[in-house]
Amino acid sequence: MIVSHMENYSTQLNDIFQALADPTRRAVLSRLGKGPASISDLADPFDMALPSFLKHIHFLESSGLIQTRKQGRVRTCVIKKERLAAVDAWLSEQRALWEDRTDRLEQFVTDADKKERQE
Amino acid sequence: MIVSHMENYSTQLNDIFQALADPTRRAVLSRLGKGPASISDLADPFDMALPSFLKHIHFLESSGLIQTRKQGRVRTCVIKKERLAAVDAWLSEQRALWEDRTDRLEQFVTDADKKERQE
DNA sequence: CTGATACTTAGCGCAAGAGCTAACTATCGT
DNA sequence: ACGATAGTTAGCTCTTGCGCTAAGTATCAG
Repeated sequence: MIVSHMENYSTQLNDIFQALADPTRRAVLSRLGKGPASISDLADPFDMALPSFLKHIHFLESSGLIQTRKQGRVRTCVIKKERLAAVDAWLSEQRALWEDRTDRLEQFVTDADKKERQE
Repeated sequence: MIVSHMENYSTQLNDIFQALADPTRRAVLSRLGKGPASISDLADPFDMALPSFLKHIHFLESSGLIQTRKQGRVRTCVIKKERLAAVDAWLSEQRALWEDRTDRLEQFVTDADKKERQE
């Protein structure tokens, strides 16, 4: 086990999904997908004060999606690809539940289309 | 285009990831993966007041992850599998960026291990 | 040693998320 | 018609998220 805080699976998913729910953070991940970058380099495209941006970095790091390291006065960030495997795992898990259920769900939807919908 | 509100991709992802960031909501999706269910059936396993639970249902519905329909006094919920495809799409997109970058990232991590880490 | 650079910390403000109770509406069963 | 059942709405609380400014620390360049 490489997980340091020894959180449970569910809590990890909370943090990861929460991290991914913000467009700035997703953009940072995309950027880091192309290779490591410093805080200021990452912050540059965003019209946002540095301290605000830093919070996103902290969020990403505490959710384990990125890793950072400071050398001199510059902190470099790298993406941690393995962590997104948790998302994959969850998706697969869900799909496993749906397997062979397609018929039943489609039946419901088909029935629904025949009737009025009341809000 | 089947998207009704015509939101952009990013906004949709915000909502979807946000929806998935809560364990109650993920549990509801899992449950719905096995087939449609009423609000009370869904709420039953949770130690939570109905109105609180209802908010999760609304959240799931407004993010498009589920669909509901009321007949008589019971509202039935169904999962909308297609919507999770957006998550898949995003993941694939990201992975596409990382392709052939493994070497560079691994180099960074290897370098990092040789040095002190300062918080 | 001094100024510029690259974060960092502290603290504030507003909006949203997630839970609750109380009270209301709309069926359904008898 | 009545009570029970299934949601729904309103409104309050507390916490968290996300942005800001102001001020501080730690290199690095000269």
